[in-house]
Formats: sequence, C-alpha cells, structure tokens
Amino acid sequence: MNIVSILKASIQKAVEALYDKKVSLEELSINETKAEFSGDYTLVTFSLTKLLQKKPDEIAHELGSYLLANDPLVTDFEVIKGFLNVTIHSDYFIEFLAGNYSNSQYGKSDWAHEKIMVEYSSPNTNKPLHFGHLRNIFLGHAVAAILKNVGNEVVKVNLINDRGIHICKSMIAWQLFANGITPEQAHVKGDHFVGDYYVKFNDEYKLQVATLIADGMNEELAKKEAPIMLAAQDMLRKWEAGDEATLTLWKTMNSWVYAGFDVSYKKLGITFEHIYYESQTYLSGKSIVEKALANQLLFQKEDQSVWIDLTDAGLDQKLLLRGDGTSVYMTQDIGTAMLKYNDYHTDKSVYVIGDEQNYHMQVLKLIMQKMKEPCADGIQHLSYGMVELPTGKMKSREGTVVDADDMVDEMVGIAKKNTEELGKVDGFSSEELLQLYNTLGLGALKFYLLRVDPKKKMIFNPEESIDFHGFTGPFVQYSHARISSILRKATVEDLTLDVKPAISRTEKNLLKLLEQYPAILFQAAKEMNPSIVCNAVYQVAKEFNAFLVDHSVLKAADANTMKQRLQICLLCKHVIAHGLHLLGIAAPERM
RNA sequence: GGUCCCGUAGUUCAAUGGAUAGAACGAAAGUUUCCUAAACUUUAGAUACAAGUUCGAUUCUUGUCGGGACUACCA
Repeated sequence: MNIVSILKASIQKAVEALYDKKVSLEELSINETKAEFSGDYTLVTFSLTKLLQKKPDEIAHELGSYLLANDPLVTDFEVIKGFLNVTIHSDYFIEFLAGNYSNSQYGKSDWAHEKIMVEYSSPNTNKPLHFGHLRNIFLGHAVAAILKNVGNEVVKVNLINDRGIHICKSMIAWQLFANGITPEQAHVKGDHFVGDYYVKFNDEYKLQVATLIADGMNEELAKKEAPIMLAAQDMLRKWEAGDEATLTLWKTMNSWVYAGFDVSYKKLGITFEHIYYESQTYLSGKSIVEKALANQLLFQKEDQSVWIDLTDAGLDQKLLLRGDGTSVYMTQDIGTAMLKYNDYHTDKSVYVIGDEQNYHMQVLKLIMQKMKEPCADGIQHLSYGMVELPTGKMKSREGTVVDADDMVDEMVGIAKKNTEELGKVDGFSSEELLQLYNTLGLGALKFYLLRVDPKKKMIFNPEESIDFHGFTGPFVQYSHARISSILRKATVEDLTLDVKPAISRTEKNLLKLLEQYPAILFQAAKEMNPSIVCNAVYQVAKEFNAFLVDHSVLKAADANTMKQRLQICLLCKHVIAHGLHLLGIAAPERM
C-alpha cells in the first residue's frame, strides 16, 4: 500500500462518516500537489459535488477538517477552490525510508501472474540492422523486463525472416558478383556483407530495367522481365522445391548474417529464450486454415482460393490460401502464432512490431478469434512509431538509412571523447575504460530511444549527436556514480537510527518519488511503456542532484542525520540501478 | 476514394478531464577553498485553426488546414 492508496481509503472512510455516502476508490482523484501550493497530495472535489450535493470548497473544507482530526498521517490541509491540499506527516516517509533503504530489489513486485511471450527484433536476413530496428529491440527487451518485474513469467523470442524473395536477391547477386569471396576474406561483418549484395542486386536490377526500357519495352513489363529478377524468382522456386545447391548457398549466406547479428546482439546486451525461423514455420499455417475451412469458418471461391470474411468487423475479405494451395504472409503468421502457443501455452503473446502493420495485426487477431483458436485473445500488438529523419522516412534506396552498428560505434566514440575531456578516470584499467565507454554510449542510445512513448513516431536528426546532458542516460548514470562515490567513502556500516532527524522539503520530495516507484513500474507494465521508467529514474536522479547541493551527507551535523542521508543515498542508488536495469542500461560505480 | 494515427516553446519530448501547460537541448546570466560542475540556480519562450460538451478541455465531439501510415493471390 502506498500513500496515495492509503489516503484514498482514508477519504473514502471520511465520506462515509461525514455524509453517510459510499464513494468508490476509482472516483477519487488524487494528484501530487503543485509546487507553488503547500501540501503533498491534492484531492479534487469537483467530481464529488453531485454525490454529496455540496459546493466543492465546502466538501474540501469538511473532508480536510475530518482528516486532520481523525487521520494521524495528515498534519495539515489547505483548500483552494475545489482542491484539497493535504500535507502528509514526515514520519510516514521516514518510516518508509527506514523500512526499504537496504532492499536492493526495491521496486520488484508480485502483482501479476501471467505467462507472457514477447516477440521482438524479428529481422530479415538480407540486410544489417538499422536505427529503426534498435527502437524495436530496446523496446522489446525493456518491456519484457518490465513485465517480469511485476511478477509475470516472460518468454523472449525472436522470429527471423530467413526465407523469401529478399534473401534470394542477395544470393543471386553474390553468385553473379562475388567470385566466391566470403565475409572473412573480405573482412566485412557477415550481415553487412550479405546486405551489400542485396544493394548490388538492386543496382543491377535498376540498370537492367533501364536498358530494357531504352530498347523499347514499357516500364511495367521491364520490371517483370529484368533477367536478374527472373533469376531471383527462379531461385525462390528452387528453394521451395528443396534444390540442394540452392539450400546450401542459402544456409551459408544466412550463417554469415547470423554471425553478424550475434555480434550486434551481444554488444547491445540483448538475449532471447527461443529463436523461431520462418523457414521452419511458414508452411504450418496451411493445415490450420484447412481445418477451419472444414469447420465452415472460412469459405472458398471458384478458383479454390480460401478466404475469411471480416466484413462484420468493418474490414474486407482476406485471402488465406491461394488458388494453387500455397500460403500467403498471413497464413504463415497464423501458423507461427499457433506454434508459439503450442510451445509455451502463454496467456498473452506480445508482438513488438511497427505501426505500419497495425492493420495486419488487427486482422491476424480477428482471424484467430474467428477460427476460435485459444491463443487468439492473448495476441497483443505492441505497436510503435517509426524512427524518422528530419527529412522523412529512412529509405535504403536513397542511402539515408542509419546503420545500427555505425550508430553504436559513434555513441561509444562520443562517450570516449567526453570521458577523456573530463579526465575523471584515473586508476581505470584500459579494459575498464572500454567497458565504461560502452556503458555510457549504449546508455545514451537506449535511453534516447526509450524515453519517447512507443506509440509515437520519433524524429532523429543525424546532424545532432545524441546528448549526454539533461534528460539522458548518461545524466542518470552520472547520478548513480556520484551516489556510489559517496557510499564508498562512508565509514559507518550500520545505518540504524537512534533518533529520527526531521527531513527537509527537498528530502521529502525525493522520498515521495521513491515511495511511488513501485506503483509507477506497475503502470509501466500495464501500459507496456518503458518511457514511464525513463521518466521515473530521471526524476529521482534530478531530485537527488538537487538534494546533494545543500545537504552534506558525510559532513552532516550529527551522526543520525548522516545515517539518514546515507539511507536516502542507498535507496536512490537502488532505484536508479533497478530502473536502468529494466531499460537494459548498466549503472556505473564510477565515471 | 476508404480506414486509422499525429499537429504543444527555435528543436526534441511530457502532461488518469483539474490549479498559472512541465522537462531537456539551444539562447542569456550566475554557482566550485566543501561528498564527481557529465552537476546546480535564474531568465525569455508553446497547446495549428474554429465551434461544441463540461464547474473546468492539450486531453472528449464535430468541422477546417497541415503531416503520416495502411488499404496486394509481396514478405
């Protein structure tokens, strides 16, 4: 129970005692009191006027007087119009501090008990990861950690799109232009290596189309008839037919890509419990569709193609199997959804996928519901907005894609430069320095991508580097390092207090933030929104820095005050480290 | 055309229908004999437009203008 819940319950009782009326906890609106008024929390009484048949300020006065007289937690109140500003006894926060400062897991809770799968990253194997993928990856990783933190059992999975025309394009280009060279021989990271041939394919394709048009063919036909495109399609057919040479090449090139991805994932600190491959799942939807057809849940057109009718949901009819019996994209997703469910029997299955696929995901869920599959209701699309450049979307054809590996290297480079300029790292070994640069560079990058509400698209300007000051990862990390420094210098072991010194306004503000932290994490889990965690740790870090300015910890006036301030330091450190950990960000002891 | 999303300081982002719309960067000015100045303090600066619902609207409704996504027997 946190103070807001306690206060709500107390007000509920007060309403009953004063007016003999019942008000639900949901009807009570309590906010933090704005800084310019005295008080800690504010009850808005306008909404109670109908129920109580009184004016808002009257209600506020009466409730305030009652609370002051009957609730020992309330030490003062003030009424301004329909706002009842309540001051909470400092002892509540002092007790809270004493009871939690030593708990390094403070913030972890046991409020939810579902089994949840989170699918994220989900790359194609024809090109390396770019900046947009990073948003997906960090989101998935953080959301999984946030869901787990409140008590859920979480399974993190990656679904790799390893088959289809896109990889055939890379394969054809490699056959035509590579002379058998491998990434090792070329000294290029595997995913970039294969991506380069995907680009080569498109360059050559454009050239061939232009040539055909110059020879008098119309554009539409030229795009279909370009020899390199025909070759890629032929290769896809061979792949599907199980042609051995094609499969061998496919496996080889994919293994190069995976080697590259592994390096990136490792650097980013990203892990999965299970990896699905579309090459292994893409056929599995077919039998499910056929079963549903037999059960009259779907219908067939004259050409034998299978459809589902979603017009009653305001959507169209959707194709699920072609006339020749082959699968479409949606069929694969149906199969994969079933496979995931059969593997783990989850209550929820979260898909971290960009908002361009909102419609697709809506249709997938509807189809599963129509087919009465047990996994249907648990399907949740965690839709996030695209990362855009100031000029608009990133386009590989225009060469405006920001590569993920380059971005990471750049951020680590900036971390190195900043650290060297500040010159605070005497005594670091070269290994520790490298680790620090990684910690700070990745911290800046992850925080930058996670601090924005996932639903909203975000704009990244490559001209301006990601900041290390203000509302950023390094700022929070720095605060953690400062706290750690103080704690290292502290000589007392036992922080138990003999007497409890009074706390200042700043200290109370800080303790209020810390006290709310578990509830904030619960909200972040409910909304699957890491930006809430970014905000929470930033607020704590900021308020802590303000606290440090005029509260000497190690040179406090007396031993009890010092110990109490050390308790504050410890709890702040725990919360910052815990919150950053949920975001996938490391908290350095020194920087 | 249809469906959906988005317009908040110069810029990037906040704000369960609540008080005088918060931060950060950038701009201007200041703080260090003292626990890390990657910090702190101060100043200037915004809800695209117009109606409506409400005691109260950045938030809900409608319209206008502007931006984006989706709308394949592609994946």
